[in-house]
Amino acid sequence: MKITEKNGDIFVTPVECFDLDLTLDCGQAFRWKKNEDGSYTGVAKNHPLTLKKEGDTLILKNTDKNIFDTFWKNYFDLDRDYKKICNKLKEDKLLSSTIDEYYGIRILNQDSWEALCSFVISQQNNIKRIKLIIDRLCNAYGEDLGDGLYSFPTAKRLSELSEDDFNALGCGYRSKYLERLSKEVASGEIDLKAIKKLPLDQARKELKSIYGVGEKVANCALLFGMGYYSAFPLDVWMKRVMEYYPDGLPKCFEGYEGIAQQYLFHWARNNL
DNA sequence: GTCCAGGCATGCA
DNA sequence: TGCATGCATGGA
Repeated sequence: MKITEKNGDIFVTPVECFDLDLTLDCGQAFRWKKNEDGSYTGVAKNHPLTLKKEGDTLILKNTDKNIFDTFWKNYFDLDRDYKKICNKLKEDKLLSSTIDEYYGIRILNQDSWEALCSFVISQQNNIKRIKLIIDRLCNAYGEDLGDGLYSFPTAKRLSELSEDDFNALGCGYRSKYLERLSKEVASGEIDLKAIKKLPLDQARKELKSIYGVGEKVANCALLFGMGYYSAFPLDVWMKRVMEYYPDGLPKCFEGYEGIAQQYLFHWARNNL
């Protein structure tokens, strides 16, 4: 993987198995917006970015080499060999055809607080409306990064809100969950960094003890915000997919159940 | 108007 | 342990 800088843009090549549409708009992250030229603009942590792909070259605009090295490279999981993982997953028949059709889904290493908070909002909600609510939340309480971009608000900032404030954003019955979650993370009562160091089962147990966090939301936070690639979130779509696996998950998913899940989730939404 | 969405807490058996 | 029910709201 070669990294060069030209006119302030970062060029990374070759980048295999990375389809921007499939990865940035597949329901794991809610803050990437597609531009007219096919590029995407979004924010993670306090870093704005516009991202484009030409062939197997990834082009990052509005950032710098240092932020790429210390942040985006990990965020996009660029050091992981997805090609190899996909080849393994393709030992499963359904995934074989699915990966052929939708090749290029990666797991983004999102911030644990943002992921947990986002997936509390996601429950019993559709992706379009999840994006709408998170957009309002960031615009109202995030840090202004210029160009109409805002960071995801910190737990500390959201801990100042009341249930009514969350209601005003359209969070509905999840408002009470968000109020408590924000206050408990801000106070340190919930320590996401500590949870992230635990083995999967223990980390999941800790997350499920949080008010408003059940099995599904916990698994999403683990997979998308804490680097647990074996977490396997079961939402309404995935429960339909599970009819194809009456004997449980195949052996070839082992270690990367979460990546398999993302392909199956995408397949389900397009085919079931 | 009805139905549904990346579910959860609660009460009850 | 498992199952039924209520829950907010915008889009189809």
